[in-house]
Amino acid sequence: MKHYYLKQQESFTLRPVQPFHFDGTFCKPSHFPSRDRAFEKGMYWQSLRFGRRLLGIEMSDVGTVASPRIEVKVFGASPLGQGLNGLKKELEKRFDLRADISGFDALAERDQLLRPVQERWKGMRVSVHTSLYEFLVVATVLQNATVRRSVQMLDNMFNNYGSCVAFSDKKLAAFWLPASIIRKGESRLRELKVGYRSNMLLRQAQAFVGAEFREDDLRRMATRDLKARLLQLYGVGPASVGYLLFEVFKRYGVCDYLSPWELKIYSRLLFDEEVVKMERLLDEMEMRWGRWKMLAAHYLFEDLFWQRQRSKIPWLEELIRL
DNA sequence: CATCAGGGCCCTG
DNA sequence: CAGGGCCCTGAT
Repeated sequence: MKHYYLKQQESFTLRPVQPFHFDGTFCKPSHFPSRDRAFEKGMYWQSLRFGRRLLGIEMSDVGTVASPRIEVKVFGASPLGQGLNGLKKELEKRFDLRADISGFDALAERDQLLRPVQERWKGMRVSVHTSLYEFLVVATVLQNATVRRSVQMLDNMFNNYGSCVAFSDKKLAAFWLPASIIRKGESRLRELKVGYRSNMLLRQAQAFVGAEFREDDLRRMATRDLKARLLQLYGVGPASVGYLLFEVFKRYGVCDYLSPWELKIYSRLLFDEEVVKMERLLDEMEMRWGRWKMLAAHYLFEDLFWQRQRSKIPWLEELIRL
């Protein structure tokens, strides 16, 4: 694995739409842990592929919920110059900083379940720190595996295709470009113990080296079309497409499928039952929250996982297979 | 030692 | 539309 020491080159300020919750946006305790980012209260770091460039990003919370400001430091081999504005826009998209979710805020005030959660997390955004391609890799290693094994697979991939960047006292793994996967071939993937996913990972890399899947174009598509397009990716089925639409593309109202462990979690939260029929749950979400339903579910979900960090929740521990 | 399911998806019948 | 097979691991 190649190591790079990145020097600070530039800095700028981001001004999210208020209200904005820094910690709730940059730390998602329910998310899969990966070595390419780090978080402390009010501080956040990650490695980032920007075109062919490898960057280190440091963000600090220098505002308030009502008057949010984020100080961003950019580390790299050389200054971005003109490219800086593009980076700024990319960060705004990944962390949904320009989103107006006042409609959701109003809804949450009126909802029994959401109101207490909203008091803790008002201004939290949907966030994914990776590109679409990178997220797809994560979604693929998550399939049909326990969390421990998924971590193992991604680590193997970081070690073989990725790099390591050091900046601002942090040492983080960094993603690769899809071309590296193709260059080293499927046999290498097999060696990395990703199992039957090797073919998927290869074909996904192929889809992203060309102009076949351009994230910026996809972002503008209507949700229906976007969903159909994403399902064309080899290895993307009902579970992954749901994650992609909501997390990467911020489609707050999409939820047509829940994996068994998520269904159980939402069954507890909404009905205080161990598990209900999926259709019943989806209908309830639609009725209560309509076009904000997945965002609402996300608030409940993250709040639960934050609670879990403070004190273990027995029924939840059983559902999270490590 | 064997068997099995795990934060799915593809492909076949 | 249901169900077997797929890679590999750790749990039993």
